[in-house]
This record gives sequence, structure tokens and C-alpha cells, in this order.
Amino acid sequence: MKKILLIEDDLQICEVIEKYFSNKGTGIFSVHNGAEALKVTGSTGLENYSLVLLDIMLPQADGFTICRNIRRNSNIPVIFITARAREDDIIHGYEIGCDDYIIKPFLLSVLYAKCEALIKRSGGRSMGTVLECGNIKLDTRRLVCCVSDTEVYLPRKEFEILKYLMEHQNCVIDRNTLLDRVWGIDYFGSDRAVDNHIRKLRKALGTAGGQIKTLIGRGYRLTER
Amino acid sequence: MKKILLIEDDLQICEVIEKYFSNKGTGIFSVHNGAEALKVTGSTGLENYSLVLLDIMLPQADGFTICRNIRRNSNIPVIFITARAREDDIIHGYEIGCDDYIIKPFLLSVLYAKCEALIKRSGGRSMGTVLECGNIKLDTRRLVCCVSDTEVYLPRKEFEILKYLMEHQNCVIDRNTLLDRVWGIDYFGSDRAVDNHIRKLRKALGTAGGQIKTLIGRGYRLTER
DNA sequence: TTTATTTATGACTTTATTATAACATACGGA
DNA sequence: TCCGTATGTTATAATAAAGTCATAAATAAA
Repeated sequence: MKKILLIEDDLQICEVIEKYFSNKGTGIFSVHNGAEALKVTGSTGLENYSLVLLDIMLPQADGFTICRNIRRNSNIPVIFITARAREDDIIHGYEIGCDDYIIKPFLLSVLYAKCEALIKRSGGRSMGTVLECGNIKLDTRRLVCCVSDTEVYLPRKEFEILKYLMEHQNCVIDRNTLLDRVWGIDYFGSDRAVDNHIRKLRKALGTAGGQIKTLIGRGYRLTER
Repeated sequence: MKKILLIEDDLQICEVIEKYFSNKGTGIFSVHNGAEALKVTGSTGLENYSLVLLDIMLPQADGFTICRNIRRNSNIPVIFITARAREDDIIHGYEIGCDDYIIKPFLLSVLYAKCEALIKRSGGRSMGTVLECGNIKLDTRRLVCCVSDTEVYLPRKEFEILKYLMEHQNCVIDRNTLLDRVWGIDYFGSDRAVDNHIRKLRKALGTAGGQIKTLIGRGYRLTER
């Protein structure tokens, strides 16, 4: 079994978890603050892990931020482990894409069982490399976009926007989400940048440009026609 | 959209769950004893469901037995919902292949979030988000409204009003409630704004506009016809 | 019936949002 | 370095939405 990434600032808890899991034959790598966590979970850092255990209250960057950061690049299972038992927090955790939310204190045996179940459930599903929507095809590995089987060149930003829209076809994506997902949470430019890139993207897509619909006050949506 | 199978002998709990989920656009089919449950979950009976919620203490056959039975034919996500909080039971649940184990009492919002997360994780298409009332359908993810399967565009306020009414069909909603829920508690405009948006909403809904009834002195109510 | 209250309606004003184009800046490769 | 591309900003125009108001209509109460 692959390793688990544990993000938790309480060293005692880390130790207990590490010991229990390694006795069962599962490796744990621990990180003890938000900044480190952001580093490890950035870009391809998660490829060697099969699950993330994530505390919420951490120095330097909270768990929610880290989870959002993880979800920008990865579909890896994430379990929050935290003392925060408020309904708001739990719901928020699920909204930003966690798989489970465990409230401290907890039983190690249950935590272990949950990890096992989740890893089994997430196993062996890797995303295809070609996204499709109506006349638009997007090869996310070769970084090529085709409209009606004719190759269309897209600059990086336009490509990333289209990729995000295609990964969420039919969903309405607001500008802030796009700014977060394409530009990054640390970007503070104006909304208008999105409009401009959408405009360029529509133009580049030619006849298929109309598949990107504007929903006033709410964002953009990619549809099949 | 696929349904959720609920196996639970407490009719009150069934009703509460059914109501909450159907308000959110997800269908529930309930079964109230072990024998029936074994019948429904046998062989290909689960093809129409995307998740199973399963109580443990049931008449005629307990939840563990049912879960084992499910796992003989299917990989469908299974969540135990039970008052049995003993470590043994939890671990046993995971051993026989459940995906989550929720201890009563629980928050409906959390149960719903867990179901969503697990269905997403299991590769099933995400949960339904389509509210329905008579001829009106409202897709809260795509932000699209259909009347008799014809798409109708609704501006934001009209959409939010209709959404609130559909989440509370047959209930009388007074203007203040709408102002609070749709405009926000910090809004201090006049009641007349509600009337005007209701008017626009009725017009946009065309033939189905009449489903919004006025109760003088009390508010509005959305009915099935 | 008359009166008071409540709601519907349409014209209108104000506000918010988006599209567009021109411009400025940054970046990377020859 | 220079040039072309990519990106981001800003101002303006175009559009859509939200809100207000006066009046008419409907309903309830006296």
C-alpha cells in the first residue's frame, strides 16, 4: 500500500497515528505546519501518496486552504481530522471537496478502517486525458484543443479556463472560482481579466465559441451546443 | 438521476430523510425490514441506485447480513446509519465492506454531504440537483429552469425566489421570509419589490405561472398545479 | 355597501454587470 | 537586444437587472 500524508501540528497525535499505522504496515509521512503542507501538496507533490489526513487548525495556513490547494491539482482522498465539530465547518469541508470529516477525539482503529475503505474506493480510477464537450475536444496531456477535429491553438490561460469549464460542463462557474482555479488563490487581479480571456477563448473556438454561455450575475457555463 | 436506497425500520427517520433529500432533488426509495431489503438488494436489484443507507438493527435480517449480501454482487457505496456506537460494530462494518458508518443521532446536512461526496468518489454521476413541482423543473447546479421541458431563462432574483418556493412547496411563505432568504437580512427595501419579482416570475413561467398562489395577508405558496 | 387594506401592474429610474477595444506591461525566444 | 506573443488593466458602451412609485384592481373588514 502507498503512503499516507498526515498534516497535523500536534506532534503527540502524529506519533500515535504513525505508530498505529506502521504497525499495520502503512507508511505515514507527517508535516506539521501549513506552509510546509502547501509546499508538499503543490503541483505533483502528491503523486506518491494515496490519501491525505488533514487537520484544520494549523500554523501558517489552515486546513481548508490546504484542501482547496490540493483539489486544484489532485483528486486524492482527503480526510479532515479536527476538533472543530460545528456544522458549518463540516459542511464547508465537504463543499471544498473532502471525502470524510472526523472529529477529535477518535478511535485509531476507526480512523484506520476509514482510510482503508476510502483508499479501496478511490483505487484504480485515473482520469482520461481527453475531455469532450459537443464539438470541442481537449487533450490535457498533449495540450491540444480541437474544434470539429480541427486543431486550434490556445494560449495557456485560455487553455486552463477551457479545461476547467470542460471538467465541469453544464455547471455554472463564477468568476471567483475561475480566478481561484486558473490564476490561483493568491491572485488579486480584477474580474475583468476573466471576461477578456473568455472573449478571446470564444473567438479562438470559432463556431463553438457559443458553447460558452454567460449567466449574468453568476458566471459562465459550458454546454454541448 | 439515480436514487438512494434507504433501509431503515423507523418510519419517522425515513420520512425525515426522504423529505430532506427530495427537497434537494435526490430521490429516496425506502425499505423497512430485513426480508424486503434482501429481496431488493439481491442480484441486479441495485442497478437503479447509486448508494445504500443501511440501518443495522432491523426486523428479520440485520444490516450486517444485508451488507454482506450486497457485497456479493455489487460495489455500490454503503453507509451504515445506526445507534450502535461500539468500536467492535464499527470495525465489523468496515470489515464487511461499508464505506462509512454514521452514528445516530446525526445532522441531515452532514448525511447529505457524505452521500454526495461518496457518490462523487465512487464515480457515479453526482447527485441530482433538480427540484420538481408540477410542470416546473429547477436545476440548481446548471441554474436552469424548465416548464414542461422547455427551457426558461430566469434572472437571479426570480431564480432564487422560485428555488426557495420549490424547496418549500405547498408552504405559505410570507414576504419577510422571502426578503430574509433571498435578499438577505440586511436588506431594507420595500415589500413591493417582492410583488414585482413574483410578477416577473409568473410571467416568465408562462402557463405554469399560476402555480404560484397569492394568499392575501399571508404571502405566496407554490403548488403542483 | 362602503371603506380600508392588500396586491397587481406597468412605466420609470437607478444600479450592476458584461462586452469590447485600446492600451500597457511582462515574458520568452531568436 | 529586439520583436512578437501573452497577459492584464482601464475606460467606455451596451445591456440587463433591481428597485421605486403611482395607480388600478382585488379582497377583506366594517
